[in-house]
Amino acid sequence: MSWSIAEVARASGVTSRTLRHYDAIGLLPPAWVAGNGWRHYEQEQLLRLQQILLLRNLGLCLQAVAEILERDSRDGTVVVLRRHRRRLIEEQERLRRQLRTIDRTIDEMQEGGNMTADTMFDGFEHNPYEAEARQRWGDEAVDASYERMKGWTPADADKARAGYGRVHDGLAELLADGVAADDGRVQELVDLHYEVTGLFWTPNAEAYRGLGQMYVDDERFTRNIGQGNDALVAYLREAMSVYADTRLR
Amino acid sequence: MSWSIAEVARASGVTSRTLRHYDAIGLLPPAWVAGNGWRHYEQEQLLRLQQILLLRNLGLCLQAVAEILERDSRDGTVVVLRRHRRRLIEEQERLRRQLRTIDRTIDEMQEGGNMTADTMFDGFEHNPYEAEARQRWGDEAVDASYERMKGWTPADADKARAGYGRVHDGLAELLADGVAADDGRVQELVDLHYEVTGLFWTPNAEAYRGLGQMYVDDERFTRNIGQGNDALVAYLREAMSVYADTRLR
DNA sequence: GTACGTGTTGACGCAGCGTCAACCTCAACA
DNA sequence: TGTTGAGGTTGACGCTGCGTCAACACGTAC
Repeated sequence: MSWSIAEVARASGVTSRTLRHYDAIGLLPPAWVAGNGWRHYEQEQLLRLQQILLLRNLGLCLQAVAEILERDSRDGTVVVLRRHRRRLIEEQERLRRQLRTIDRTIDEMQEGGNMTADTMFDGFEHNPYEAEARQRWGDEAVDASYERMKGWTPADADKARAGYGRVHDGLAELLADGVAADDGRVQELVDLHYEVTGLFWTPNAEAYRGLGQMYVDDERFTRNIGQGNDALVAYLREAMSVYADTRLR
Repeated sequence: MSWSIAEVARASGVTSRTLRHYDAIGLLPPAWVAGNGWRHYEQEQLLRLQQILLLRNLGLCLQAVAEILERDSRDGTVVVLRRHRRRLIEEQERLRRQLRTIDRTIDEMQEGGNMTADTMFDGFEHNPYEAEARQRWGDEAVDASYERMKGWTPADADKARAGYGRVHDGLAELLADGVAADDGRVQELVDLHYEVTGLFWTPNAEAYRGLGQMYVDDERFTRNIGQGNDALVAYLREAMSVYADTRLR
C-alpha cells in the first residue's frame, strides 16, 4: 500500500510543496520513485512525517529535526531538546520585555505623548547608544540598568521622561541669571538630576563627577543636553562636581 | 555637523550594511549624498534612527516601523502598537505551549522512552492528522481537545500514552480466545478505552459508536489500531457499539 | 481527441540583513 | 610621487521554510 504525494499532503495537512522540500533537503525521501518521477510514500514515511511535524511544532528548525531523527539515540535527542528548551526560554524572556515596553509606550502615548524624541527618548537620552555604552561601561552595568528599568513604576517612567528636561530648563534659567553653581537653587536641581540618574544606576561621588565631565567631553551628550548652549553643559558639570563633593560620600 | 556612515554605525551599534539597507528601502535616507557617493547623516537622521531601533527592539518589522514613522499621528501609532501587542501575546501563548510539550517530552524520554512512534505518538494515535481532524470535526472540537490536553496531569499523559496500547493488546488476546464482544472482560477493556478517549473529548453514545465505525472505515486508523489485524478493529467497533448501548446515555 | 486533475522540475519571492568581491577616495607617509 | 591603509561605494549571493507561479508530462473519463 502506498500513497501519492497529494494523498499524503491531504492526510497530514502539509502541502505537497512542503513534502517536495523535505525530499529535496533529504529529510523525508519517498519510499520509492516511479519511472515517471512520481513519489510514492509508505507507512514508514508517514510515521517519520508525524515525528517531523511534532518536532516542528515544538519550534525546532528542520536542521534540528533531522539531527534528532538521524541520531535516533535517547541521550542525543534529550541534548537537542534541552538546547532548544533554553532557546525557548530566552525567547520567552525577550517577549516579556517587549510586552512590558510596548504596554508602557502605549500608556504614554495615550496620555497625550507623541512620537517625537522628546517623549519617546527622554528616558534614554543619557543612554542613547547602547552598544557604545556596553563598550564604555561593560555589559554588566548596562544590563543592570535595564534590570532597574524593568522595576519602574509608572511614576518612575514619568520622572525619567520629564526629569532631565526640567533640570536642564531650570539650570538654563539660573545660568542666565548668573547664579553660582554651588547655590542652593542649583544644587536642588542637581539633586533631582541625581535622583533621575538613580533610576538607571547609582553613581558614587567619583562616578557622578565623571558623568558630568563626560557630558562636556562627548559632543553627543553636549548636543543633547545643551541644545547648542555649551556653557550650560559646563555649568551642569560644575554643579554636579559640587554636588558630588558636598552630598555624596 | 554631519557623520559618515561608519561613525553613525559605531555610535548606534548597527552595521553600516544595515544603514545602507535602511537607505535602500527608504526607511532612513541620509541627509545628503556627496558627489563621490558617500552618505552623510545629520542629527535629524540620528533621531530617526533612534526611533527605528527602539521600535525594532519592540519586535516590530521594518514595514510597521515605517508605517509609524510616516504617519506620525498618535492614534495611528497606537493602533499599530496594539496590533503588534496582540501578535506578541499570541506568540507568547505559542511559546508556552511549546515549552510545556517539550518539558513533557524530555521527561518521558528520560524515563526510558525512545523516539519511536510507540512512545512519542501513543497519545496522538487517535488524532494524528490534525488538519483533517479540523475538517472532519471542526476547529472548536480540535481546539477543545487541545485545551483538555493542557490540563493533563503526568498520570493523564501516562494513561494517554499507554492506554490505547493496553486496550488493543488485551482485545487481541480475547479475540484470539474467541470471547464475545459483549463479554464482561471485553467491556472492561472498552471502559478503559472510553476513559482514555475522555482525555481528549467526551463522546456521547452516538459519537462513540461513530468513532468505532470510523476505525473500520478509515484505513489509517485501521492500520494504526489493528497493525494488520483487521478483525481486531471490527471486534473493537462491535465492542464499542455494545458499550454505547449499555453504558452510555 | 480532448479535457481535467494530478504529477514533475525550475525559478523567483519573502525579511533583514551577513558576507564576500571588485572597485573608488582620501589622507598620510617614504 | 607612489604606495599604503582605512575608509567609502555598488552589486550579488546566502540564509529559513516554504508559497506561488510557469511550463510541461501523465492518466483517466467522456
